[in-house]
Amino acid sequence: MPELPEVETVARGLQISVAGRRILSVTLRKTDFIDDPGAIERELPGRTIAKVERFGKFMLLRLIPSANASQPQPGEGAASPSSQALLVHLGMTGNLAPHFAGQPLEKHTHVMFALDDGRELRYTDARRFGRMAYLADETLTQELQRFGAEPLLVSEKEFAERIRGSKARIKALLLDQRVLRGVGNIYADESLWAAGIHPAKPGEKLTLQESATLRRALQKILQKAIVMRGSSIADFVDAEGRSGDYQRHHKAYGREGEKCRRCGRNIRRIIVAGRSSHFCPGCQRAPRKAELSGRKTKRRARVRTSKR
DNA sequence: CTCGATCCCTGGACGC
DNA sequence: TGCGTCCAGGGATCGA
Repeated sequence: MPELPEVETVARGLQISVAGRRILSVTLRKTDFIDDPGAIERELPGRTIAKVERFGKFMLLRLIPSANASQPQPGEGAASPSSQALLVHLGMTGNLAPHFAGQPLEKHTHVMFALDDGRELRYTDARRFGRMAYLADETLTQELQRFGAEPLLVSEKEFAERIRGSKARIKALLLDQRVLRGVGNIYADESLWAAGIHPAKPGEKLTLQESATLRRALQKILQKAIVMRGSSIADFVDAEGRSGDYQRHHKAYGREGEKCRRCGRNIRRIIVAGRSSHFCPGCQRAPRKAELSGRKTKRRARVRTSKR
């Protein structure tokens, strides 16, 4: 299940293996996960993959007109630099990887980009929970603006504001891509375990100290997972077909009934925000009822008049 | 604003 | 061997 570290791993692999390659043609098979299949068939052929980067759980294939195109790219000082990109979300089971053109198609191959070196960049996705979209300029900017802070770059202050400014439970906040982009179920559970915070605790009930601890834990875990090329649950493999190693370091996720590595109690699994949430009942104390219900205090200190 | 429920989709695990 | 059932989960959407 690709989350930030897995997507980062795939993006880095593709940056090495396909950046600089020109797309000659596009073949689409199933397209129900593509925003506008026609746009991809129309716009991709002839463009060069300038760069592959990660944006949250998306991969962003930055595209430029081919080197021999008639119109040169405007420089950075230009008034309206144009930008085009292919957004690829791997969903649960997606993968994007180069293959030799002659290789038989793997099952569930839905998109093939023929490259100028004879290879094919192929997208496979059994469950088709992924997403693909060609976006340019304003549309691209608007789409990217929907997402929250980059977990590896977010400052302690911004993290605290985003978390502590909400009544939603911390697990829901970590998973909410409008709050933070890139965190999924595995790394949410792992970071909450590391920080000793119960997944059902409301964001606004976190102390500044807890917020700081959680951010530090999240960043440390994500960085370590990237170094280990992600977690291979199910069938995640990177662009070279290698699996990741971080799943061996999971302390909470997928360990229901096993002993907590910190206090020895059994890891429990509950549903929070509609997702399986693994935690240690000893290290991650349940929020008190008053905190969960949120209904109390009749003193509303709303004095300021803010417009909307 | 926040919640849960529902849907999308397929493969794998499990029970019989 | 072959069913049927349940579960996994990111994200969109809808009603409460």
